[in-house]
Amino acid sequence: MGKMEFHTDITRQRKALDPCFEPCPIERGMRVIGGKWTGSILWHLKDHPVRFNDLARQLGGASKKVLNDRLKQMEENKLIKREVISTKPFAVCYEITDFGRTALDFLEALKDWSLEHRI
Amino acid sequence: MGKMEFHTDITRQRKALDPCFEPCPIERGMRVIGGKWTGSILWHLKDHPVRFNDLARQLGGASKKVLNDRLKQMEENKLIKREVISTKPFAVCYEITDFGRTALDFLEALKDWSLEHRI
DNA sequence: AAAATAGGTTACAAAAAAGTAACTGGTTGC
DNA sequence: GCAACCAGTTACTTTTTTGTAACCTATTTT
Repeated sequence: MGKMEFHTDITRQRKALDPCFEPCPIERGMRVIGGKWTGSILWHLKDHPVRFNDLARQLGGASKKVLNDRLKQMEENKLIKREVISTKPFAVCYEITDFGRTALDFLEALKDWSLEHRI
Repeated sequence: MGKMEFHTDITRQRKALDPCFEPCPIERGMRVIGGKWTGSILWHLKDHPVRFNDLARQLGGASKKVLNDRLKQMEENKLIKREVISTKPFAVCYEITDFGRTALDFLEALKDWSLEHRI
């Protein structure tokens, strides 16, 4: 009935062989690249920069807010770069960075894996 | 700045070139492999099956509930297999499936990417 | 002048994920 | 016979993520 508080008897406690208290590299990588839409956005930018509303249309399903949140996060993580072009009606372009490009192989592998296993 | 290719330019094209209404393979793959702890769990199982509480200790940080939820989901997705060994004090082992194994290359690539870029 | 476009922002609601603590029911070792 | 182990389950609560809709400033087309 009573709660089992942690007694001083450590002798019988089993220890983990290799506990990972910190998120491991896999977890950390997933946080950067695994967010919803992140992969898709990067994929859409791989050939050329894309403008905000075009991206919104291409990713039919992501709202402007979500898209905007994600773009900001991706910019912070240096996966993409936001560029304002001061033409008469100003335009904004999002383009993939060199760093962002380093994730493409990996995303392609994921894409192939998904298709291969009909996920 | 170089080339500035707008694929939908200042021409009034209000249609997306290739809208993806369905989640694309990258998104779908992420849903299977990208959940919190999923990658780590698979990684811990790659060499040999591991028992529930050992896994819990190794992944110091995941509660039993979360671990259990994740294991069930991973079993549903056929990434792992739950096996009950009916010894006197019964034991439960989680082991990676052949399918789960197909994701390891990809996870290793992610791990290397994270380490390489100090993520 | 009205409507539509660009590139967002804001306030709020809903849903999903994650975490906490207690509890179960059986077993083993002391 | 009590504590600790195994492998969870249950009942919540908290946090995070995601989505909806309206709004904004400025320009441009009809």
